[in-house]
Amino acid sequence: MRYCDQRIVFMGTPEFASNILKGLVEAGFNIVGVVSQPDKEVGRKRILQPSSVKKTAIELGLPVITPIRIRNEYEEVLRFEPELIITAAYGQIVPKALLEYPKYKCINTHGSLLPKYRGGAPIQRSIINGDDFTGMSIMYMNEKMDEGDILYQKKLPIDIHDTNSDLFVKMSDLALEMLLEFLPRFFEGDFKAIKQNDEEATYAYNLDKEIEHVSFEDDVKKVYDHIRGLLDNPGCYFMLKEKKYKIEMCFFEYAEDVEVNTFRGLKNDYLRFDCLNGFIKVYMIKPEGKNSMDGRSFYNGAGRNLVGEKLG
RNA sequence: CGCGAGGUAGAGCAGCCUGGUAGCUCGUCGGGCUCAUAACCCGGAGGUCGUUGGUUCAAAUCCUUCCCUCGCAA
Repeated sequence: MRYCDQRIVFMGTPEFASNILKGLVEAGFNIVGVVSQPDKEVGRKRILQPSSVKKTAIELGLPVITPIRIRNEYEEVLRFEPELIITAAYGQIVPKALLEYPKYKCINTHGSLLPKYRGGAPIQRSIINGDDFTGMSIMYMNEKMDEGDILYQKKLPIDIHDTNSDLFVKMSDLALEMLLEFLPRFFEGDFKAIKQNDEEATYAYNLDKEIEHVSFEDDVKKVYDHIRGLLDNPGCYFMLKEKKYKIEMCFFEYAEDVEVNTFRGLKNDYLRFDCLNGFIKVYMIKPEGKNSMDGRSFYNGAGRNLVGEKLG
């Protein structure tokens, strides 16, 4: 049975958001329209590709619009006559006119325990910083970045094996679960909006290109957190003899007899890269211009001539 | 026509510049050693060197056509 008739417009872009959209529809919420980012040219051949949310919306038979600049084209959204707008990683600043139009306003799902990690990359940053837990927040949106009042929060432990993409999946599922729990109460008015304490705020800025270049000179746990915080998207790489190598699967181990910043060869089924206080165990690697391969394959070919080389 | 790398046994690579019918590490199969082994030793199978055409007495190797993969950039 449909327990909520309120007209909802969903705004989002990546898979993180399409998972939520799908869940809301399956749960019987009345999604009357979807807003996503315009199709993007992807890959070497520059093929125009719709966003994950757009694809999902089409599959579900929902009307989708993809304004280039929502700031100027928000009237299209108003035509859906939303009573509530839900956003999840949409990717554009939502203009005030939209925030204020719906009866129930505009709520957002954010991948951190606000006011910590305001900004565009909270999930990656929490792993990179080595946090043991993070969480999900549902909040009112205002004109400032992630500063609206908090409506609902839940904690989520970060497993030592979690990569960026693992955590994205967990967070997306959590966000959906929380929305399903929260929305019925929300429509009944059974909730409290709590102001964020600005003094405790921290920021998770978007990732730049430079962060994808991993250095093995730091403490092994920090290096590991850095790597898994970027796996598998956007991914990370290191340089060895002028060539670029993408790390695709790895773990770490503490050790004392290390030669920092050096490739030590194949041990069992992993490639050993020494850092401070230990080494990174790389199980899958992708050399520039090649397909990805396991550590043993790499070692059988080009790798064995590189043992003892310094990393760049 | 955005820039660049590459397509050689099941896997990963060398050989190509300085043409002369193919090699390494691993896997696989058989045998041996061993209490035993992912270790070691011996032996075998497995490749029309991505595709088309050309140069040459001779091409994986030089030139050319097309296909495919990957990195960067967007």
